[in-house]
Amino acid sequence: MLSVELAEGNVHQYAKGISIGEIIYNVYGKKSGCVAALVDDCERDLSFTLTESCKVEPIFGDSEAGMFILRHSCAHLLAQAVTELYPSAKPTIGPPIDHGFYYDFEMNPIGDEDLRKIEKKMQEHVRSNHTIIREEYENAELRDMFSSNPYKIEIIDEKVGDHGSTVYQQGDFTDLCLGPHVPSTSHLRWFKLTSTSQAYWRGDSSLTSLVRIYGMCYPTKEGLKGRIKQLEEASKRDHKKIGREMELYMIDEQIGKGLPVWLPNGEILKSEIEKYAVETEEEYGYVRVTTPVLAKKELFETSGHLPHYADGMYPPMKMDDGTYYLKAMNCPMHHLVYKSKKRSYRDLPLRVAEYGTVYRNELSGTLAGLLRVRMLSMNDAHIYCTLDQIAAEVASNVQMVQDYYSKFGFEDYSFRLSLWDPESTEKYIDQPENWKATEDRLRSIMDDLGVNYTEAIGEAAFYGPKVDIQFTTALGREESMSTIQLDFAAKERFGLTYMDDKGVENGEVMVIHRAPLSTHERFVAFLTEHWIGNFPTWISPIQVQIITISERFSEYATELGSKLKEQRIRVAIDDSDSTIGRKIRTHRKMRPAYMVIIGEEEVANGTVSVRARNGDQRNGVLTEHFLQEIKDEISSRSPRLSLV
RNA sequence: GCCUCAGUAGCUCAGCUGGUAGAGCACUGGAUUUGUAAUCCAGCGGUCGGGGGUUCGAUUCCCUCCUGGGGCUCCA
Repeated sequence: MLSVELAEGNVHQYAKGISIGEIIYNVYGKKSGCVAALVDDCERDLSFTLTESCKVEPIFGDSEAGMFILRHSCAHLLAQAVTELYPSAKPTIGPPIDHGFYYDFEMNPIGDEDLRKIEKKMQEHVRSNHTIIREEYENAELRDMFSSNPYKIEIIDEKVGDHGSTVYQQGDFTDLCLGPHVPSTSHLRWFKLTSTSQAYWRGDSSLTSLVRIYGMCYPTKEGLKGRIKQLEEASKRDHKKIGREMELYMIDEQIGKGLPVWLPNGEILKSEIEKYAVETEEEYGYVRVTTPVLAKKELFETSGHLPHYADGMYPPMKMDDGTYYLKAMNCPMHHLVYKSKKRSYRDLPLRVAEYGTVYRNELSGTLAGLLRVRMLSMNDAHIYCTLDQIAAEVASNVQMVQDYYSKFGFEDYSFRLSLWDPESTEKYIDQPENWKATEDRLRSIMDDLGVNYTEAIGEAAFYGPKVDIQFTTALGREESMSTIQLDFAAKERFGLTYMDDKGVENGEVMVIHRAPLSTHERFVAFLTEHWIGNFPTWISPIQVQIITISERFSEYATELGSKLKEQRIRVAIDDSDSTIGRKIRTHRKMRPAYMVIIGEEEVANGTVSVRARNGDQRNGVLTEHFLQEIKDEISSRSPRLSLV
């Protein structure tokens, strides 16, 4: 006999050789939704048999760990269907991911119809309820078993030692896998294949191109339906859709991919954001410059862009006095601003800001609305400081980012420390000791600030580590927004120095690149998705939409409009002869902060009726009172509608 | 750049297996003068993304290019 302690702390006695499944079914019932268990904190299949006393804790399908197992098993189910329908397909890897799973196959590209066919086959296997069996094999046996699949052999070479490993079998399908898995395929009922894409073996574009199939999987019908609903809701936030509706920007193929045109409404957003940034940076002690959008090749060779970032730049233009490139970053020119005169320690930190555009040759397939573009409007700046000043400068930039975000109502973001990848030195300036020192410095600054962050290898800029602030878009893609980057290379490359307080020329100038508002394009995209177009009043393209009940009240409406305009409030008037219901319906699309309704009563009493975007309404507001309140709301840059 | 799906009026979409196109909204004109998510009538509007091919005939089938969505890679 052996004693098994269940999670609640009660100990049961069982005969040796009993499986976890038997115990769990006994205690929790067959329909508990249990998919696996922790045996002494180690994940095991339910078929695992016990030989000694231990602690057993069930893993239910609706727990995080359980869903991971479920999704992993669903990936196997997918591979089972694919290999059956396409016998030449070679499965490679198929991990669980958030909301679902994917599996990469070497096979001929497939389309939507295939996806439905595969889905159907998977459903069949769910109904057949194959038992999922775990088996242990020696290394040599595994090689034999997977001899026709070079990918699996590669995995065996790499991960499976002499002790061998396990395979999981369901029906005719067998996959090399450590598990654990759900006990049988009937647990995998609530899945849906979502898309296919190309992926590379080991993520390396020089290796075989594979077909990746994505799916989602949930323990219950409600879970799956909920997720589908959630995705539908999210797509309503899509800035591309709202951007078209609100006439924020356009992209015209005659201009080019990734080159958005800011339409008047979008330009208002952009310039309000810029105005705010100018004020903020004045407070923080920045000076502003403007530099050209292109410069000679030699400058970008000095900066290191051409050796390390050439792929990201537009191709060169040959002129009679040399070869020019469009700038992908402002830094080289700002370094020249720094060097334009002899600098003293009294000048530092020197904070050079620029509002302008840079041009990057992003891969055409990555371009997406305003989220990824080739012309980037930036609220860029470079800070030149001594080593002692770095911590304070990073801190004030983290603070600035947090202040901006709270002003714009962003709450859901995370900090990421982006480090270099010592394995791919060609992407970076190859000075390992400088990388280590600068990364350690940045890490300890972040630790001192008490900001939570994750670390990411291979996400650094070519000249140094950075702090990126990460967001997830409405459609679930993670993107970097703001960035604070340390640059240990510029001082040498450009010979940046200052005269220190001993009268000695000092070359220890650290450059901090920072863009707290991301690019205007990306920022506005996030802002649009976050607010679903219902922007805070101070940036709203239309702050007040005046609507008349009939044309008889046009005069009063025009007067009110003039009063608002005098206060620099953005106002539009609709005194057409349409009905009030229709006007409200029509103007909702443009999402004005407030609609003001003017009719008999208002004219008689010198009042307005104020209707907010959410439908809340306040009637009989004295015009003067309305003016004062909306002025206050705008000047305080409040993220909330205060008038209703 | 690669894989995949798509491309019909300014927008949202319909158009069965080939016989050169429709609706709603928007826009213009008229009627109506309206109290909170669509008043009525009429009109304007499309080389069916571009080019090539198959065919008596192509929006429809094939090829190719362009553009867009999703993904890979890359990145603010």
